[in-house]
Amino acid sequence: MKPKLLIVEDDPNLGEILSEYLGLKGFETTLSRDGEEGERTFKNGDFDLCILDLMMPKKDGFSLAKEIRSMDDNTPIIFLTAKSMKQDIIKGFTIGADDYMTKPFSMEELLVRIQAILKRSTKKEVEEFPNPFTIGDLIYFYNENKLKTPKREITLTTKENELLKIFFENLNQTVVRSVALKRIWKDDSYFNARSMDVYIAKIRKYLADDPSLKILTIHGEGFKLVQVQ
Amino acid sequence: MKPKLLIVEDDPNLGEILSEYLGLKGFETTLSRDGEEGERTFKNGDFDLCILDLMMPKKDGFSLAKEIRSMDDNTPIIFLTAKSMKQDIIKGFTIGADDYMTKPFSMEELLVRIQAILKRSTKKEVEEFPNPFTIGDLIYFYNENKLKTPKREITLTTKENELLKIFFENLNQTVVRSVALKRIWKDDSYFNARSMDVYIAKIRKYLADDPSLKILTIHGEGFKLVQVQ
DNA sequence: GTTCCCATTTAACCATTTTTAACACACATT
DNA sequence: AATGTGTGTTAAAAATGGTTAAATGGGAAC
Repeated sequence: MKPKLLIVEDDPNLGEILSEYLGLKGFETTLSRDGEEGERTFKNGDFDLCILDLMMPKKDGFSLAKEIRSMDDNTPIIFLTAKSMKQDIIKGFTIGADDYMTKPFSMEELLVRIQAILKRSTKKEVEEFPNPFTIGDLIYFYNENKLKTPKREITLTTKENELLKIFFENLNQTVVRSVALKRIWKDDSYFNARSMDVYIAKIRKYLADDPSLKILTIHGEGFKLVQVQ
Repeated sequence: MKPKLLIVEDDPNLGEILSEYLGLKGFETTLSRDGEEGERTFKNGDFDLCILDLMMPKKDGFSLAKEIRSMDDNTPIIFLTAKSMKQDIIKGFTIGADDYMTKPFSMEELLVRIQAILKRSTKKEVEEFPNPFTIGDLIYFYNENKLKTPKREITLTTKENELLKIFFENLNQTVVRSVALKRIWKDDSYFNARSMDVYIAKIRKYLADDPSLKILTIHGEGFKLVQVQ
């Protein structure tokens, strides 16, 4: 499968060239024209790497990177910029960038840097979520939206499944409300938050089949799945 | 555990500076003076990342990188070079470099690039509070927001739990008001301080179940949990 | 094209946690 | 002792979360 790249670049000329060049080199590229379009595109796609221009209309590259990081702190980000200010570079990495290229840059160098980053992050993807994942008395099949308990076999809905996965991935750690909301609902509005509360209740009922598992409420913060005894 | 860096650099001046700077920033650094020494050092150590100069006596950076890759194709490599030739950069990445910095470069930029790479290749550990934590007649389960006393089992609210944890972490030491406020309430305003006082009262009632434990008020400073007899 | 089904969202109501307010008391300084 | 500031305590107010059921809406089946 071709790696999917999101390119967000307001200069139509550079955007086209990048998109075409990387397309020829075996990537599936999607081009957005400004920060806000880039954010919408990211939410609707499943990208392996993002290339963001820093100075753009509507939403600059730093802000967009922060949004992307809050939804998913894994997808690598490369910044493109005309500035070569040291402080900007450091700020970029602090937000969670993986690389930083100053215009004008060589297409070939960008390509090899993309490959270097993907080499690491796809290796990380090898340690995928275990399927099945066993915990206490439960057997959880993320891929099949299924949860087996000593009493029954539950077919999970999409939202239940994604939420449950986040809890298992963060066992004994707090899952922050806004982080889960951005990952699953792509947006933390009041009503989405209430919707999530409804799903928390559903999941609590499922997990009740194993008395050693409990979802605690961290008031004002989020929730924490803990395993006792 | 500190990440271990191998630095291979023939310029003694730059080598020392790098080693010292990165040492101050929380890394354990080992410095080698040429390619061959670098190779021996790599074989005997267990490094998380290598920083290699390109032009060195005995064995240049490219050759060393190839040796390293043939032993272990996982440890990240960053090249340092005076040249900024496009073809060299591309050759570096082809060998399996993860990043490439042209001299003169900013130490801070190198640092953030190292951190960006390590973020992908290592997992961070979480320092945990003992669970359960036993003191006097009490058994405290931070993870489960629970406190067991000889008389009863108390389910703590989030704020009670965080505050109690701070006291147990600082047994017989003064917990400064503003420190606790910033940790739990993220901000020490007048009203948050009053809110904390309310919680101090609640916790005092819980701890009263063990007469050997008392929270003393250090006027104008904070509070101190002491264990007597 | 219509109907039905079911995942999801919205709404309403209730419970719990946290903050705010008010007043009483303690401590430090003069 | 008088004053100002900090703390103890309680209760009410406000914010947040739990739960249930009805409304919505999109896709499958007819």
